[in-house]
Amino acid sequence: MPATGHPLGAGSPGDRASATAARRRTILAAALECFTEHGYAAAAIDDVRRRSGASVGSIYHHFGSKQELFGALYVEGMADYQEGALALLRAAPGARAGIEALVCHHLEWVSVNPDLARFLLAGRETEVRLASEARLREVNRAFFAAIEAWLEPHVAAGRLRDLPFDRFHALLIGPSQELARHWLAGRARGSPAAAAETLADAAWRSLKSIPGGAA
Amino acid sequence: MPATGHPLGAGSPGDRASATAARRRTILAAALECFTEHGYAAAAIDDVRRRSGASVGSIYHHFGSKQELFGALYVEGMADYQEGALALLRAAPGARAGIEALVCHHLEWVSVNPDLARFLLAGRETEVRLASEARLREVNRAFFAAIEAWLEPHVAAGRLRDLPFDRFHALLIGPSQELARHWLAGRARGSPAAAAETLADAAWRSLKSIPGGAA
Amino acid sequence: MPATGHPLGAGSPGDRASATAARRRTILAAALECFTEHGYAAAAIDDVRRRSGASVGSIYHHFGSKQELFGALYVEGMADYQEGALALLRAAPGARAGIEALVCHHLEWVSVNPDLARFLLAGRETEVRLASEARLREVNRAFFAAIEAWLEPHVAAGRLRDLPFDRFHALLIGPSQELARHWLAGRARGSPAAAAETLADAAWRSLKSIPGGAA
Amino acid sequence: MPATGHPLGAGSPGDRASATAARRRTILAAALECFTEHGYAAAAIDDVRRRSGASVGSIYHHFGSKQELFGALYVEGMADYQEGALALLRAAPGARAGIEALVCHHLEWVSVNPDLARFLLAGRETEVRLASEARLREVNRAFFAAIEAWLEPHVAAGRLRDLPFDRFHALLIGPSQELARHWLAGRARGSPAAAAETLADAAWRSLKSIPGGAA
DNA sequence: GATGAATGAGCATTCATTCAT
DNA sequence: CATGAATGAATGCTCATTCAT
Repeated sequence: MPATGHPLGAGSPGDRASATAARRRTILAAALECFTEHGYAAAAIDDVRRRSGASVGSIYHHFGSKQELFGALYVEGMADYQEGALALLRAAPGARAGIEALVCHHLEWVSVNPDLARFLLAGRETEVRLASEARLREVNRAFFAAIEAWLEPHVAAGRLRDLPFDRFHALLIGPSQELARHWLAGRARGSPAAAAETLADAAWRSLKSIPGGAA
Repeated sequence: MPATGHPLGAGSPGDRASATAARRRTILAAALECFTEHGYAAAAIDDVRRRSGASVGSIYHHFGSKQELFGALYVEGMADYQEGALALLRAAPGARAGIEALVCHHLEWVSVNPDLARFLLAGRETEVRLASEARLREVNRAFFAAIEAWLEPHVAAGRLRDLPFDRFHALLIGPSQELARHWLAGRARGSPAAAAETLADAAWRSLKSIPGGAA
Repeated sequence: MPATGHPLGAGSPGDRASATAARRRTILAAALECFTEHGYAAAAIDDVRRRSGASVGSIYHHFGSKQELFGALYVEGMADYQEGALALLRAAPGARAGIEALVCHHLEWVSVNPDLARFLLAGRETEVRLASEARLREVNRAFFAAIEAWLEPHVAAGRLRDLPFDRFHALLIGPSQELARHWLAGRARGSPAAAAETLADAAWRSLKSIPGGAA
Repeated sequence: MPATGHPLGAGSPGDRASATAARRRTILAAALECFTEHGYAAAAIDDVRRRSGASVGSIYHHFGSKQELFGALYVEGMADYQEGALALLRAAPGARAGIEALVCHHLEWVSVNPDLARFLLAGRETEVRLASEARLREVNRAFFAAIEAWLEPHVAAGRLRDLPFDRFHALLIGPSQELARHWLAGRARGSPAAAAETLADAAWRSLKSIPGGAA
């Protein structure tokens, strides 16, 4: 969680440096709007320019290319989400609390950062997997490794089901994701966070070890 | 389910008519590839031309615009999915069979039509919601109305939980959707259909009325 | 003056033949609208098709090309105008009556055939001078020869000024043309025919031999 | 009358600014050729590019669209014509001198700026009346208001006929316009300016108050 | 004669990116 | 570091024309 209080990039307090960082943040914020509203391919650098107040040249000075701009946004957004999730997970006293924390964090984070969520959920368009791919993979790898490390003892102790990770993940986050998607698309009323209890409870019941039986 | 056996458009056996219909289908198939591989905005009509063997003029003769081409694909794909789901639902003997059928159909359909699924799941990019929006809304409205009509007696009889529809839907299809998404993105081995039993069972346990308690 | 009563093309009364002629006329009428509304280059054959009810193939069967369609319209329209002018001129008893008849006919014809007038006055766009150019030149040559033949005795007798033809023509028809142009563009109220007396009188005073003097 | 000596746009002598202005002028000049030779619809931006030496991007950077390019040319050309006319009118000592000045200026201007004249006289094709329409209307309104303001005292004093403005205008400029049109189309020898005396005199005789009589 | 699907060259316009100032 | 003019490849789309039926 960055000290600045918003999920995109931090600003050191120095004079020159922070001016630069502020410019960078302004551009990122504008880019987020553009990518979210139009998607990667249809978003125009010139639109980012208009909304950010920076010149094209300045945007290219700070980010080098449209792809890198997109990548920066993606990686930084993802990192913010994951940091929050892991922080809660570490603080959770047991298996159930951990599972529920992950669900609640998902719904909470989406509710608080709808723009960023829309952006990340859009699933980066197929082509964009280039510039940031390496950093992203690293960030994701670390995140899922941390999750699995947390899971393992609970599975070993028979507190959680021993499922292939993709199915475990689908049961854990799928419902929240689906609800979030609909809400972000404007097709559901109320904050997704309102469904936290229902979905957290369901996730727990789906993932906790089944008393008598097999997976 | 069209008699031709493939989900996009049908062809009557007549001379002129079927030639025209065949050309239309060829274009749709090429367009599906292009949209799936690059997304709406980055897909080039000229690429559709190359892959379909039709001329630009012919593409425009049949579809009028890139948007309508996209829309036709979207609506026809969605209709195929929904028809299959409702057919299974109608054949299901009870609440549990119905719930499980919907989950299994989802995974099955995605496994069988990965291209179309990738296309539909991409979530039509923000801008494209124009040409086909009316038809799409109609098709969706009818589908969800049918689903809700099926649900109602089971809820009334206390066999299924009485949840707001968005949460019900999230618990029903969210995990399958999430699994499908990962599989379609190449991040999971095996067919999603293999997870059918696990996810169908979990859906039933999430949605069946809770013995002692409130929603 | 065609026997059918409208300025574009005639129709023989036979069965098969008149059906063909009718089709031809329908197309010409539609083409007139299109060319008038959008100009030659921007007019689309497909628009002519829509308005005429004929198929593209049929249009090409009857006219061969867009240029020839334009040319037919142009030549036939011009011929109608000129026939009317010459008929009045032949019937005019003297120099003054002839001059005034030409002016009045101009204004009258424009008032009665605004579409055709708009079309002819637009000045065929630079490129179109190909297909019909030969026929048009012939038609024009004959017309101006007839006018000059009528003028000559009056000039010789000192009833009309001896001016280079372009200036004579400018003084004769220029004001009417200018008025017509404004009216056709919607920038003047009332029928141009209402100005006939004023402009005819002015033309006569501009062209009649000057009592004391030189040109 | 711009200080640069040519009717399209001026250039300040500054470094950056004049380079930009020069580029703008080059494009306008090339566009004038293209529009004049082929008409609006048939003129190709790519042809403007070839002739101007600027890139497509640059053309669009400066003018935004083909229509605005056309509009800029139209308005600036018209403004140059009108400024010249008003300057002469203001300098004219009386009614007759004013009328004759307007006629002479028309013929003179056309002789000196044949390309621009051909362009303006072509009558902007029907569709193009959009982008520049507002500015154009303003420019025209001011011009005709100035003309009418000049006329009024002469009419009131009985030196000029009291005619509806459209007829007045037709008699004043119609013959010159018609002559110019023929000359610009290559159908008349000699400069139109050579006819100035004849047409100016005729205009005066058409417009001066008639001794004994009514309008 | 009529029809309309097919063709493909041509066009206006957009947009990421570069670079001189 | 900032600016914005310039570049030119790429794109969606139009339209005259042909031709098999």
